[in-house]
Amino acid sequence: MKLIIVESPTKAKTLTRFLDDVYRIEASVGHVRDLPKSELGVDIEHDFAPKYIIPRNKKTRVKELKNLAKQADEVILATDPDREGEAIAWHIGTLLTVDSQQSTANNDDLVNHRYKRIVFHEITKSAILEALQYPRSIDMRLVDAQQARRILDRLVGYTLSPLLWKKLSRRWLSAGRVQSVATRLIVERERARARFVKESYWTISAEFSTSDGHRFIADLVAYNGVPYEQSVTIPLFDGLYTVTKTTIPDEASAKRIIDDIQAPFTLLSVDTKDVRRSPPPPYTTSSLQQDAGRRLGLSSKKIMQLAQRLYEEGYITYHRTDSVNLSNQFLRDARSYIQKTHGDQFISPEPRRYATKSKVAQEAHEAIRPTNISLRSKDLEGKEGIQQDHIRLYDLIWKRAVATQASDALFRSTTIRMQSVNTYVFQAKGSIIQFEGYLKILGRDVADVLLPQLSQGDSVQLVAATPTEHATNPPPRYTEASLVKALEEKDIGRPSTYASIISTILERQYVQKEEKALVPTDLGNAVTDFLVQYFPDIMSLPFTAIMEELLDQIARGERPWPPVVREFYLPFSKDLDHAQTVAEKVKLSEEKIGEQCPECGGDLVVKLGRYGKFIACSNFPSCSYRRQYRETIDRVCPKCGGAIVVKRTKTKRMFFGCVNYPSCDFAAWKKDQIP
DNA sequence: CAGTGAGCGAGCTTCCGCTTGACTT
Repeated sequence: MKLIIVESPTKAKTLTRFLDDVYRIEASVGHVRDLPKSELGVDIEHDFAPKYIIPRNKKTRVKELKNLAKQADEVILATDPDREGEAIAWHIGTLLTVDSQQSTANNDDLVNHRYKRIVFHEITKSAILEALQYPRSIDMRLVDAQQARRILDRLVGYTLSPLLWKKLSRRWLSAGRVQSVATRLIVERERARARFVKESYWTISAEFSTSDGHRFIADLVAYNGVPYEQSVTIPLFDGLYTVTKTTIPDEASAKRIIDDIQAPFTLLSVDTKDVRRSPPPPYTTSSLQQDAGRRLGLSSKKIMQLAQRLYEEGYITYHRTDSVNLSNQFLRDARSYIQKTHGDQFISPEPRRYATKSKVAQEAHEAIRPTNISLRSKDLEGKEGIQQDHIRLYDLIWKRAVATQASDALFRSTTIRMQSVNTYVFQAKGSIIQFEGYLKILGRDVADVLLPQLSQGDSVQLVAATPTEHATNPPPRYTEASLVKALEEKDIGRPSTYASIISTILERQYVQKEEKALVPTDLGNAVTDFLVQYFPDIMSLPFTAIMEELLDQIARGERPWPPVVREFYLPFSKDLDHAQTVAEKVKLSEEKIGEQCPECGGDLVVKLGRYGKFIACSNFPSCSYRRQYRETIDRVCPKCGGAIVVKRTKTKRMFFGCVNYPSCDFAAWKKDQIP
């Protein structure tokens, strides 16, 4: 028997189908060893030596793997082909080879002597057979890069968090390389919105008619050769934001312009141009969360839960990936599907392959795609454990992946410009689809804008001009989807963590959701200000990118890992000492509710606890009176006239109920269900 | 996820990244 170890149980099941029964395929189910949760686990005095333990929930798995390894003629470590996968392979190899009494020196040679390491990038029979032909040894440089990453994150997280407990007097607080910068993005965006000064401006549009009676709308764009539109670019913490407005400041100016326009109009130009549009790349974790979040209105967490199910049932490839690569088999299947269903003209001339932009992408998996192209979303209906949301998500994944192999869509866009005798220029833009191409599969997202057929010299008449008021908009708040996009662009976090980063900063109450938008709390602002003041490097956007550069040096074998960690740790620990001694305790404002404490007569205030707000006496700890905080809304109970308060179900879903519960049982899911 | 609901919190917490399971607090 030959034992192959992979990370995911689903992958193990698939490989079992591909290979004959000489092979026994088992899953590690992720990492099997880690730093202990209850202590730092890094010996700073001795070259940052890590202390690894087997987490309790992994003990039985490791035992089973050990037993199987004993019986096996050969052990093949086939974990994912990336930094984390290489480390998992090494940890497994070490655990299976070395008993706990033995020193850890020179284990690596021993592991490599006993075990083979293979990698493959797609889960197909041919790819696995190929991989088995070319076993190698464990790449300790990659493993060391992972160890440096792990140790660095632990040092930051496990020293900054206790500092926050002390200086902000809240025992559940946390900080880390990823979560703290994610929170900062949201904090900085909110401040940019607060700084933003809204300006109102006006636009003028007019209805025109052609000589044969067709009517269309055009916008005023210029006078005397000078455009009305102007844009200003303002710098944000994480990029640039462009605000566009016109130079027409108020209604009076708009009316003056309209009065000044003098007929007749001459047709200046009719420009048509053909525009090709190519299909978007197949989904990665990040783009799936963005797109499904937008189109289906689901949270990142929910999307990943749904995708997990689709993956486990074998309907899609792995859903935690940063790769846009598609297997050759899939390309063939998609192309022949399109040809059969839609005809030759709908296939792209050449197979389309996509390249990943990100420098830190590890490309251990394929893009997210259906495993079986002939399985359509409607075929999933009624399947065990499959709900409507699974089907809708699968439909998005199927269409996006198949559409990559379809031909470009072709649009004809037309721009018509007209000028009055006194040089006012109006412009109308139209766009008509000429050839659907990939949109046949993905679906149309924009409607045709039709303009009348005109050619130079034709006459047009102005029917009526109307002014419209607008206001400039501040940069938008982040949503889960746009935050994930920003994190990915800045190379902060990994596909397997995007959803949990959001959960963490919500749980810590640094951020709250208002509708779809992420808004910082007082606590989030205070923690961010504190960290930015004392740890500007870690809180900066390029920090992770710089760290990745250093990890690459380790992975290329240019440097051993301990000096790299030291180079980071020395200045960091200086900042830490400085903050410990210099930083004042941060006081968070606690709002009085205008009510006296029934026990001691002191002021009652709203306090923030681990699980949210609660009401307590301002004389704590001498007085320990406390009760639950209830947020009221501006509606009254239709049954008894009592106040309506915000409540939560056991599963944390929000609903609205009467304060007089249980004597009054009125409840509603939505605000507008209450009269 | 189904179809609504109870009184905690104010001494032992916290990181990031890989993967799913689940008799307990």
